[in-house]
Amino acid sequence: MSARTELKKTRKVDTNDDACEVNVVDARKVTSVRRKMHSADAVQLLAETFRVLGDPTRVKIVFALSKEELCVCDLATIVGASQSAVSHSLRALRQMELVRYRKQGKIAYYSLDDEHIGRLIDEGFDHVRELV
Amino acid sequence: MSARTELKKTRKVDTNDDACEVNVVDARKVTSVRRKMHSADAVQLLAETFRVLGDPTRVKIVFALSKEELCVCDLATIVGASQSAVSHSLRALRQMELVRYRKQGKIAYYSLDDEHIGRLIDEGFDHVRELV
DNA sequence: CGCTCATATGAACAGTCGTTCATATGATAC
DNA sequence: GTATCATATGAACGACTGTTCATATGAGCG
Repeated sequence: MSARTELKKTRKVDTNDDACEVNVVDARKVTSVRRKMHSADAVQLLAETFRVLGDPTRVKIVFALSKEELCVCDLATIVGASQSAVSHSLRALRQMELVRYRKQGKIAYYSLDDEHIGRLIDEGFDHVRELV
Repeated sequence: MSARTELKKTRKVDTNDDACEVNVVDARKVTSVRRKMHSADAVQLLAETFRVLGDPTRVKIVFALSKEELCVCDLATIVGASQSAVSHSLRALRQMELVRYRKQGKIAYYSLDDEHIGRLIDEGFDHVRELV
């Protein structure tokens, strides 16, 4: 630990948001990381994106859609959930712009909205593979 | 206690893959996608991983740890949450093996558990950047 | 027209989540 | 020893979530 760090040991950093009563151990790190932090909006959006993906039904839906464009009833069969449950899940995914769909007659064909989503799921399964 | 032994707890499995009364539009697609689907355990684990990341406090924590190894109190300052809230969040992240820590005296230094996590967050922010 | 199919959606319910508060542990300092 | 610091954790509470059920919309068919 540097002398410079040692000197600032018990100083409090301006939290510029709320009264957080925690001491700072390494003010240099705190300032450095804070400068890199994304905007509150981006953080909020990303958290909502992850939250939407944080459900087995929706993980299966997104994975399935990363392989094929699929209609709601086939998705329901594949993921083993009711049509209603899948439709509600698709709405959540749509609202986060994770999936889109095209209507052909009475059938709605869903697919992933962009290539980030497929990579997100793949990266996730890569991480999980080491846990099972 | 290792993070590995903490990983267990609430794992719920849905085994009802039969009560689905939906017609199939394209049986070839259904069979093809089904064959590629990951195991129920992997899907469950990935959903839990995403769910843990689906919270602004924890997104900030993981992002911060992708830049620096940090102790709990500095994390609390950076993300603007109480020490208790951060500690609870870190436990959830630990249980999913997203972060690990080393103890040095009374200070616990946290860091990301592997490089997948940092890429997951980066990929997520890439997706989100197009929404804001 | 009436009927069925594919999908969407609102309400309701049981379960879960994230925070706060109070307190515990264990290390360091005096 | 006592005091303080850094962290962990259980309980509790309000807020939120995912499903089911019932129903609605709207396209295609006869």
